Amino acid sequence: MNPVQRNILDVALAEFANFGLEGTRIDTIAAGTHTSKRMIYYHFGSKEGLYTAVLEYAYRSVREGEDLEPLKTLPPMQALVRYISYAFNSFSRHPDFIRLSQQETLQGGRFLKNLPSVQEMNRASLAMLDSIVRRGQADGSMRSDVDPLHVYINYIGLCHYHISSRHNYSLQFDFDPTQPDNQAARLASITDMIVRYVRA
Amino acid sequence: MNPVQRNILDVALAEFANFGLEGTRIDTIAAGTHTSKRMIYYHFGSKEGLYTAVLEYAYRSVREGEDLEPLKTLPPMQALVRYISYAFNSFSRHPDFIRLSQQETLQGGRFLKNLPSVQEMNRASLAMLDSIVRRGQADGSMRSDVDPLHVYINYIGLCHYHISSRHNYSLQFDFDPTQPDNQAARLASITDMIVRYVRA
Amino acid sequence: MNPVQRNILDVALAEFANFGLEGTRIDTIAAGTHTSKRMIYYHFGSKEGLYTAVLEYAYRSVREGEDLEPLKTLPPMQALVRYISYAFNSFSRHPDFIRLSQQETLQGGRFLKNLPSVQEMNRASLAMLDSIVRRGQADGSMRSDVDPLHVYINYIGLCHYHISSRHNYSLQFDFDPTQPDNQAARLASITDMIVRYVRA
Amino acid sequence: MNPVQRNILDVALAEFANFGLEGTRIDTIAAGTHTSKRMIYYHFGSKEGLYTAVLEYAYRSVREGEDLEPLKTLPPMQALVRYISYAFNSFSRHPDFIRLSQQETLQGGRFLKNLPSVQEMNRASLAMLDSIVRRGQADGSMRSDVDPLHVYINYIGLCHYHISSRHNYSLQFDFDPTQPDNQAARLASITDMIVRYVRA
DNA sequence: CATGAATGAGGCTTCATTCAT
DNA sequence: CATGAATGAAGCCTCATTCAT
Repeated sequence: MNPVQRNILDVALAEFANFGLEGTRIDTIAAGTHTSKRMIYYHFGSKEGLYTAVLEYAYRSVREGEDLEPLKTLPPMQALVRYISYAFNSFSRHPDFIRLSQQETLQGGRFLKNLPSVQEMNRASLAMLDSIVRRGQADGSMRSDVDPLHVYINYIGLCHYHISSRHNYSLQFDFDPTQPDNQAARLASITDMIVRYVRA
Repeated sequence: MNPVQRNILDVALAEFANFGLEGTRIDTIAAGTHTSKRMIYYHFGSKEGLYTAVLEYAYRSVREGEDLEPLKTLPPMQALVRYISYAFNSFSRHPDFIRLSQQETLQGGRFLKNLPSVQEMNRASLAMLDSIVRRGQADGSMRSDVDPLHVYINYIGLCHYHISSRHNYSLQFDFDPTQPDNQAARLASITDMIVRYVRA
Repeated sequence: MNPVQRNILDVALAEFANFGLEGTRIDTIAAGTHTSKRMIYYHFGSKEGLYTAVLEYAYRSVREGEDLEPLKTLPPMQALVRYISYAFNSFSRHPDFIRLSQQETLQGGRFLKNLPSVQEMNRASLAMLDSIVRRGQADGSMRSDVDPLHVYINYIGLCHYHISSRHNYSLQFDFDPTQPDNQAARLASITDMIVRYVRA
Repeated sequence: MNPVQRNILDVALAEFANFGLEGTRIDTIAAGTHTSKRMIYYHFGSKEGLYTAVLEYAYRSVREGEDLEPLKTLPPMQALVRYISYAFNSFSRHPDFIRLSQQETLQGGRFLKNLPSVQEMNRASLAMLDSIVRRGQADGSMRSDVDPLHVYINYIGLCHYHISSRHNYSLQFDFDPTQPDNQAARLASITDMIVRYVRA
């Protein structure tokens, strides 16, 4: 991926995250890049082509930089805690990516369907959690009657919700989830809850 | 609200939930109603006016029918469990409402800002949970070091995520959250987790 | 003409004068009257019917109350001066009527064509001026080489312009023609000019 | 200004002059140009944007081609006569421009307010007349008790009225102001009247 | 006579996309 | 690779007018 393409993707991501596929204007994106509308069509073919590229770019960026190796050897409960904070912090660093993928998901994943690489990443993520939980169940540190899939849904749902609901809590409850203190409190609460949920 | 308006709102809700504000076509909505496009403008003024009306209608519908009185007298932990199942089931009965409000929230709550009645409902919801938790803390059945706001965010985030992520899990994990068994398992998991989180 | 009709005409006049035939909304007129849209259609049939009625009403109102009898016997120059002030003051009292008729005239008099009564009034007005000038030419107080038609065009053009250009002078030249002092100065200037133009 | 834009402005001018802002149809304008409706929006943004552009274009066209230098050195009375014929003839060559600006003025100059360049042109025009009259007063050829502003209003009002009232006189008085003979007679009458008004 | 609801035709405007230079 | 101009399809919205009660 050359710098021109990356520049386009970065700008497009912000727009799509804010306004959705239909709400975003190609002209607005073009105006925000260092290049021209012509190049958007040259590199991505169409608005939907660009959107799809952005989607893949987004997923890749969120996962990238995660070093999951240690999770395989750490004691299970520590691995779980580490894993949650990875996701939580990664999401917090890339709110636009998360919001974009949530919009996509909300609308039924029309474009996600055509992105097997993304699906593969997500399945790998579940597989990792699955192995952690199974290790914990094997060594007796985690309940044997807990389903890794539900653990996965619970922890990742809370991490997602932390991003998607930010404006809502600022607006209605006078609680800004992006304030560092509040951010830390949320991670602590989520971690605490998951740990209590799985521990033996 | 007369039947014509309700008919329009019902159709519009499904469209807005599926395609968002920008992605929805007024013509498509009109085609789905028993009346005409012209009448949509007569009753709601504009696309945004209709969207706002749908938003309010959605919130009201989800909350309506909840009899919260018993929650005030039940033992706190039972009240909490009951409260969670209220929300979870209500959300499940109105997935379009939830998806719509999530889209709105994702985009910063631009229209929610102008709906004080909705904000009031949400604040009342938090207030109810708050009183339950405080009762539990008073009678010793719940931990004293748990913050009701975080309990609220956690439980409602999980209930929301259950709706918003459905297509995603069907697609990527071969797990359909709308299957009755899976639905029940999700409610059980969420309830279990919250209970373990708050109990003394 | 009953009070309901008069009420409608008064409201419609103000709207048509301000916004023209196309720029005026039937709903706006209806909202301004003591009656309903239904009655507008009952009494005037259509928007154009109402517009035509307003046009005739306007002309009649401007001319009405003028007692032209004395002009026939006063010395010609005095009659001329009196006549000018009649028109000037009548126009000033009914600026909406004037503006409306000017809009109509500007657009080619499409509706005026169908109002023979209005045309008759205007021709009578010219005839009166014509007789004054001829009397003046006969008694030697006015130049014999001046054409009454041109006198008519000049004086009435200036009176019209006094109404139609008001906003323009306020805006661009810091001169408000509606200020009583300025109003008097304008009448004096017009009268002075016409008198110097015709006198022998 | 490129040819396409000029073509649009020319067609739009005729339409706006005939039917006003509200009465004009963008489709009608488009049909009259060598380009498409879409291009009108590309170049002018909106109907009101086009109207504003036409207004400025109109004023500029009327004034352009006037060589006012000689007026500064000619004997004052000759300069005045020359000045009047400039305006009269320029207006006669551009009746649509005049009618358009009159419609605008009649409705309070809503768009004129945003065209400082036009206002500047008009103020310059008054300034020129002002200097002619003052020169005339200084050399004794013009009355000292005449106000240049009123001279300006009178002469320009008559020139305007000559354009705006044409249809009216053809219709009601069997006098066609656009016939060359009648046109000349009108200019002569106006000039004669102004000269008699100001001369010492 | 009054009111709110209904209608169809047509208006203004926008957008993704392509072309010419 | 860059820029401004061009296009057609389609979207949102408004208006005069009529109907039912």
